[in-house]
Amino acid sequence: MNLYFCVVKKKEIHFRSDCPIGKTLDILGDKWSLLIVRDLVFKGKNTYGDFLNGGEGITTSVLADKLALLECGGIISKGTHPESKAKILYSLTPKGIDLIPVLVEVIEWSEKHHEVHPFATSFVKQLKKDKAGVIKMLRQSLK
Amino acid sequence: MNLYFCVVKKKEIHFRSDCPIGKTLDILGDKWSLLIVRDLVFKGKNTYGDFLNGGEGITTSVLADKLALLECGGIISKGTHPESKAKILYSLTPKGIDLIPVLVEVIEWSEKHHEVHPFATSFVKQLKKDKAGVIKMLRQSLK
DNA sequence: CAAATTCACTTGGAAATTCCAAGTGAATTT
DNA sequence: AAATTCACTTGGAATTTCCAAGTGAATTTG
Repeated sequence: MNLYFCVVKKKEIHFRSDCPIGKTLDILGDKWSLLIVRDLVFKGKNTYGDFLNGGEGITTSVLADKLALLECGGIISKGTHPESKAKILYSLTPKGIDLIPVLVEVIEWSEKHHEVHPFATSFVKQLKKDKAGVIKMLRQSLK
Repeated sequence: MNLYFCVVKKKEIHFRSDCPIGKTLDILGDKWSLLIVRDLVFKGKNTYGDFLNGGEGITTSVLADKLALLECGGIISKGTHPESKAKILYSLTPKGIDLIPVLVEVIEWSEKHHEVHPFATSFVKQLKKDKAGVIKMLRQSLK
C-alpha cells in the first residue's frame, strides 16, 4: 500500500498525509462507506440490492461509487454469488474485517451519548461483559 | 439528545436513523471533523488558527462550518482563551473526550494496514503494551 | 496613540460531490 | 418468448467543498 496514492480499477484514493487517522478518512470519511461495512458485518448483507435497501436509503449512483472506492481502498472485494450468476457477492477483505474493533468502539461511544435502537443497547451490554469474545464471534461469523 | 434532530446555534444535524453508527456518521462522517478532534487530543491545538495550519490544509470556510457542526453535535465547546480576548479556546466536551478509544482503534487499524508516520508506529507499540494506560493518560492530558 | 498585525471568521464564485429519476444490458424466472 | 431481477450507468439539479479575498474586533508595534 503506497504512502500517498492508491489506484485500483479507475478509482483513485489520494492520501493527504501520512497520518493514520487522515488515511482512514481518505478511505472511509463520508456519510455512507462505514454503513456498507456495518451491513456486511452485522446484517449479513452482501449484494448491491441488499445495500440499496439497507435502511438509510443510499442512492444507486452513490452506492456504486462507494463500493468502487471501498474496493480500491482494500476494504471489500467482489466475488461470484453461489445462488446466481446475475448476482455479485461482496465480502470484506481481511483489512475490512479488521475494522470490527473500530465499529465496536463507535457503537459503544454512540450508544453512550445518543438515543439508539434497543438492539444497540443490548449489544453494548454484551460488550461490557466480554468485548474480546464478541469481537471474536463477529470475526467467526464472516468466515 | 433527540433521536432524530440536533439543532444548536443555527446549525442542524439530522439523524437518518437510530443506528449508532449512522448517528456517528451524521456528526463525524466527513473528511475533516475527526482531524479536528485529533488535533485537540494529540497535538494540543485549540484555536481556529491552530486548526487552519494543522497540516492537511483545511480551508477556512470548511473549518468554520465543521467547528459549528462539532459544537452542534456536542463534541467541542467554545471558551475564553487565557492569553487573549481576541482568541477563542476550543476544547473537547466529555462526549468529545470519550472519542479517544475510537481514535485509538482507528490508529491501530490504519497503522496495521498503511504506511504511516513513524510516530504512529511507536504509538501503536505503546498501545500493544498497555492500551488502557495510554487512554487514561490521554484523558488526563485534556483535564 | 495611530498604524500595522493578529484573530476568527464571512462572502462570492467555481469545482466537486451527492441526490434523484430514469434507463441499460445481462441473467433468471414465468 | 416475455417479464422480472440484478448491478449498475446516465443526465441534470441540489448541496457541499474549495479557493481567494475581505471584514471587524482585539492586540502589538513604531
